[in-house]
Amino acid sequence: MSDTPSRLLNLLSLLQTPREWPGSELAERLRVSPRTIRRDIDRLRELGYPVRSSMGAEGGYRLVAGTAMPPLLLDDEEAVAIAVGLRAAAGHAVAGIEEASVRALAKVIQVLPSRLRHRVSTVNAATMPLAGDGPTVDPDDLTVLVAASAGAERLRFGYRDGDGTESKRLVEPLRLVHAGRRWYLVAYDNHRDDWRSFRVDRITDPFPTGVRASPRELPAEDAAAFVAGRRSDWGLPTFRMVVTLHAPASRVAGRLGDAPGDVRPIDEHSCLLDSSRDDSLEWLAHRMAMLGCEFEVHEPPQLAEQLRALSARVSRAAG
Amino acid sequence: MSDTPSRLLNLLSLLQTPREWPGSELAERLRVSPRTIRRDIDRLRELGYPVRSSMGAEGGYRLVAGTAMPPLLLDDEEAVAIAVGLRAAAGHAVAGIEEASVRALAKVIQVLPSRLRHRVSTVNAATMPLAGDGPTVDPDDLTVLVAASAGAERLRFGYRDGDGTESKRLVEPLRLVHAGRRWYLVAYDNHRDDWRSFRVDRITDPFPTGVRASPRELPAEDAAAFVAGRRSDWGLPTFRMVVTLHAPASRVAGRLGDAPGDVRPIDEHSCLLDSSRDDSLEWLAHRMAMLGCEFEVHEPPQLAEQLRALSARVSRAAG
DNA sequence: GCCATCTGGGACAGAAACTGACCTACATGG
DNA sequence: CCATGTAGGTCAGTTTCTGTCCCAGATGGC
Repeated sequence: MSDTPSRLLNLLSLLQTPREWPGSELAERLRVSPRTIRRDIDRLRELGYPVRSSMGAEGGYRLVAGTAMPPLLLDDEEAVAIAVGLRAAAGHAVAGIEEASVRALAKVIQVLPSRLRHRVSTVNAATMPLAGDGPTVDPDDLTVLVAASAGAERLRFGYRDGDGTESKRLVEPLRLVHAGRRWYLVAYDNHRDDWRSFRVDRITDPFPTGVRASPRELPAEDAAAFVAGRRSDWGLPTFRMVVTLHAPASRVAGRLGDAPGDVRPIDEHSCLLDSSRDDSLEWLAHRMAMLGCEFEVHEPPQLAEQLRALSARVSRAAG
Repeated sequence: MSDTPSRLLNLLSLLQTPREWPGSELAERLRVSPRTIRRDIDRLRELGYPVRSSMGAEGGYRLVAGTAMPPLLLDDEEAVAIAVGLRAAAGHAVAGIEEASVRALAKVIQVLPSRLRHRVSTVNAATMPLAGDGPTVDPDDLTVLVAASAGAERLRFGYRDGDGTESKRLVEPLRLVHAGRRWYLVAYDNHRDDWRSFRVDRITDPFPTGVRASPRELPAEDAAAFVAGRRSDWGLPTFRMVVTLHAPASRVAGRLGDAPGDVRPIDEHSCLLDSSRDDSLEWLAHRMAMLGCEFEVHEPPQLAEQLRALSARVSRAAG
């Protein structure tokens, strides 16, 4: 309850609250003398956690940004919030950090108290899958796969091949790779006696056997290169769009996310949007549809086509 | 570098990796004797972190789910992934855990090394704002507000009133409240000398003054009740939809998220969807539009109208 | 300008802890 | 049956930690 290491953890936890803590209050909370608190603060600083202190009356301690990430001490609700956010990010593949998202999710899920697990899934109800293209990947499956890869544990799963033929697999997983909006598992197939890359969306019911396998050498520079070499289904074509939006630039900026690309005002009531990133047609189309204002497409022509198809489908649905 | 508390933290960090660690390997990594590792494991268990150990050869230690959340030790990329996920969740208001998301985000942002901050915002580029209704709230603003509230720090910001009149405010923030798909800041306005609830989407450039204010008594049961009493703009009306989807139930399930509501197969090629949750028309419309299959709306009639408007807008845009 | 209130840190003595080096018991898989 | 792993007892020496004295310096309010 009150030995030194646990007290340090508690102190870190208190300091992570975004407020100032006078040393006296910390001392009271942790049931030690103020002098000990000062020493503990010193210790934390030596460990690399930057504790800023403001002098004078009204002063106090607080944890600020440093060079390394301190251990995050979360309460129940915060833990659930993080799990939900990561599930969404991993499942919908936020570009650039997919693999880190899944790793972090695996960490959180591994230690998430069971009473909180069901809350994660129920809350997830409110989320909408973003990726418009192709089947979605179950984030829970992803965490199973990443855990098995990290632990080099043998894995069983069902696999539906490109032809649609189903098979049972027993593999030694190496790594999870994200490429071209898809997840791949690079693993050594024990039945086929060779390396394979599996599309995760075609994997069903992955189940870790609990047996550790000794690492093998992959006949490629790394897992990503292996997938790149094997992959037959190169990702969907991507486009960059140019559209005129009939809404003031200021209003648009807030609704396009953080880096909407290049938004140039034309006049008081309209602006020109040049999405600097490349994205799939479906993504671009939905993004525009959700904007809620009138607009005109200049580039690419395929986007106009996509929008016509969308409009027709929606119109048919409305009857 | 190698005193006891820091070693315990390192040990926790190692055990959070989803794999098995034999005691000897841990001893080597932490530069202590295996006996000390066993003692450390004991200590962690006493602190409430459940370390599972498998006996026999091929055995080892690993951290499993317990009753409390252990401190999360993250590497750079994982930290960024969590921040991105939370930003998305907080900004788009995943129902039910909005306030916890913002609290967690404030914690992460507070200690996130500065070199990682810009990565969070650049990665966010790929995200799409979900909430279709009303202006979006900047997650960064939210973290500033929640930090100031927790620390009882005086706050300055610009405010655009319901009439559109701009004003400068100096307030003592009490709490951030989420109600009816909107964020409100409950605070004591130092110029008006009274309690107010501010809509966060109308707040610009919040800036903490660094001055702590002594807490005042709110003339209401709690902040949520205060907002509920003051709020003139009751949230948007919500609806529950019933639609027929012209796609196999199995294919739809994967693309609707985790709790899509009630999906009942009609035949091999179509199914009936009853969204059990209430949502805004805009949300429902976009959700259907993104589904990518043919569908027919049965309930509510307002949704059909919304879809007709959407279709018309998109059709005009496609030219 | 004074005072209250905070951080920062030195010195010291007694108490508490931590560690490594033994040892044995027990579980597991080949 | 053996190798390899966890589990845990004991012991002695050392280290560390704590509380209680101090006093210096910074800051904001009166």
